[in-house]
Amino acid sequence: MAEQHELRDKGLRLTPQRELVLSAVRELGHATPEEVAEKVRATHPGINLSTVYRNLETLENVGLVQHTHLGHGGATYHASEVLTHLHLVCGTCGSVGDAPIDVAANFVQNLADDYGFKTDVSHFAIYGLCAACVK
Amino acid sequence: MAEQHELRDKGLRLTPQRELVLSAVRELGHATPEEVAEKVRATHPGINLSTVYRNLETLENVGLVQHTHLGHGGATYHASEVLTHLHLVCGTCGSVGDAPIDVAANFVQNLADDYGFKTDVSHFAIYGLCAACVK
DNA sequence: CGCTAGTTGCGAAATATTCGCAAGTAGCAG
DNA sequence: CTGCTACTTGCGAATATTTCGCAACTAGCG
Repeated sequence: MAEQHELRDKGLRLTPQRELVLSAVRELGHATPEEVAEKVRATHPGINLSTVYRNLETLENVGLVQHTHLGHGGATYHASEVLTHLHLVCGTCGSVGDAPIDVAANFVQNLADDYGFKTDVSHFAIYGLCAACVK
Repeated sequence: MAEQHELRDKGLRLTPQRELVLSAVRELGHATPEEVAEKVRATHPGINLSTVYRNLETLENVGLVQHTHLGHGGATYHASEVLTHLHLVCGTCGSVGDAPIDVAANFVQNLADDYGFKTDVSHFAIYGLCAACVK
């Protein structure tokens, strides 16, 4: 079966908590540690916040999830697979929009050409005013 | 003299603490609230951290300073005048480089054209790997 | 079946930031 | 120059967020 555990592959132990954290991140698309914990608790009530934090960190180390900074303070986690878009955060209404990563291709290229800087565009959100608030 | 207090102009009271916070931000270029407090304390020891936070917030409201997200959690404040560059944060070595804002002009334009999103490029740092770490 | 090391739970500790409240003072009017 | 009022400050406590220590637990392996 192709179902060789990806967690095992990464050299991690396959614990129910760990799987739950990973699938919670995947289902939520993007979520704060607290939201992940909440989601996980829906099916496995006894889980501890510390465990969520530790697993998020662990999963990040092996590259299965990544975090982005959307707003003030709170980091937001994504499954790596879905990291194909930018986050457009509106400073006025607080909404978070998406944009395909290629609108930034040009920008990333500039940075690479002129500064040798290899940009990870999606790590930080793009801040500004959404179309609705511009009006 | 042209020295009409800019703080007064904005409808704020001119308190020594407030002036100190503002000039600390200007001198430091970019700094966390804690660094600002430290700087301010050099000349005015009795100042309170809460006061720094409150003044930073107040100054931001009237547009004299702005904050940017450079790393995990801590906001970093700038005087508005110097906000003419992007921050290139290296995820590996932690260095913060600058780039003129126009390397992003194209990108900003794309976002405006396609999404009506008015981007404030400098609010969030650009994350990636600096030239040195790419190697 | 039994071992060993990686994990979990839990509460405490470390940080970062915000708030309430009483005392202090800048700016304005008289 | 004097007094008044509202905006500010200091300070400590309250929150929020994330990290740690430690003992108990268990996944994976022989």
